[in-house]
Amino acid sequence: MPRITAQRQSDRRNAILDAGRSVLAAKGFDGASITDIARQAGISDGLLYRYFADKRALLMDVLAQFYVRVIDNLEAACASAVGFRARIRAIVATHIAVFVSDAALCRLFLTEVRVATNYRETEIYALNRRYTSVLLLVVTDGIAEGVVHADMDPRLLRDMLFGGIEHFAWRYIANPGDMNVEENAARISDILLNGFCSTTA
Amino acid sequence: MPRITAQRQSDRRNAILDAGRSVLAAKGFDGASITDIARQAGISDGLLYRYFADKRALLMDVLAQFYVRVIDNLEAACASAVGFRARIRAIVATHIAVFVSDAALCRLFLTEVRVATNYRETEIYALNRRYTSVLLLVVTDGIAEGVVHADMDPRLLRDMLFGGIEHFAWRYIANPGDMNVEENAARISDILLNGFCSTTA
DNA sequence: ACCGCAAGGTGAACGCAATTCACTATAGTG
DNA sequence: CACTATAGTGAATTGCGTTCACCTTGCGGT
Repeated sequence: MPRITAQRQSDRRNAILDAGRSVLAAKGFDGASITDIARQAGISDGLLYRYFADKRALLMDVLAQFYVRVIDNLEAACASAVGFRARIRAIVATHIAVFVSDAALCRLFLTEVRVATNYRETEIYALNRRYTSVLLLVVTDGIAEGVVHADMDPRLLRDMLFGGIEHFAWRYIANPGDMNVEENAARISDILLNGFCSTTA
Repeated sequence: MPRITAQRQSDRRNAILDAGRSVLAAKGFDGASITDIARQAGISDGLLYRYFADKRALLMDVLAQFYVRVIDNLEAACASAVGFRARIRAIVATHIAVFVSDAALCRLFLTEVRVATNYRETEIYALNRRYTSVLLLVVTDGIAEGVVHADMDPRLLRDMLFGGIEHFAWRYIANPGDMNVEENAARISDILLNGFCSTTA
């Protein structure tokens, strides 16, 4: 039987996770020192390493928690939309909204995790797959309904949608200001669904 | 009058630039040490700092040189294509080809420079503007010709095109293999120009 | 109640890599 | 042939993540 309750370990772990999230979000991965985070969590530097293998593992867990949250969001948003086009638009709007509501965490993911050489072996990659699979399912249904060309590669669609939004949203992250999520979602969905030509000549 | 010829300084600078390019491309920014690069260039660690302010400045100059090259490429490719759709397709194909021919340098740009907080104050950002302005010009012409909707925001188009390709190409960078540039350029151009719906319902 | 000890907790010491700097070597110039 | 400005050196410095030898705490057995 454990001498110290699992509850206490869990509380401390959450305290470090909270401190990590706020300090890393505020200062970035390189800007935030272990001492900063440990201070914020009210513990010594050394103890942090009893709960997380290293600084990067802490970042990963912070972002995994975040990712689980946005996956739920996206699934809910997609489920409550009816019809192919409405679902695409819901996915686009919900995805843009994440950049607006959690710019700092998005920045951390894009600058520190997704570009890592070992990204594909991380838990975050698996979560990203779950996130984007929401879109893939919608597209597969769209093909079955005949709304989408049968020879369209869903992965290419995924790249164009998430890649395009990411570039667009990065402008907002680089210098935050006003952002009309619905209007931009409508514009972006329209480009994806109909293309940007006015003629098909 | 200078005691030591400007030629010699320039030669040495180029030697460091070459060493920097090959070592940084091979090992990445964090993986490559100053000692590695200095060794490769045949100089001491200290001397490197007489030619470049710091490791990051060297990286920036390596990438600036690279960017100038790809700008020339893109302008040439675009100039030799006739008609709006052909130009878009030429831009898409040329852009994809850069990821294939210079994957390591693209990776360095995306992982180390574009995500930096001060990116917008860098020389590379200015070069990126020049690069993407090739597309903006084509789109502006497209609007004038009536091929593109008049109320289309060219910047949104730019984000969808370069952002989408970047996501797509990252799969290739993450694990290189065969890549049919022309075929993929055709698919991607088609999505951008016509959208991915088979009906406009 | 009290001991023993496993796990929690600490912070100074370590390692590594970028950067600096006090110093030496070199090559045009008068 | 000296003189000196600049090229060039590499050991010392610095900063930060990580480790580790050492306390401290509190539960379980006696």
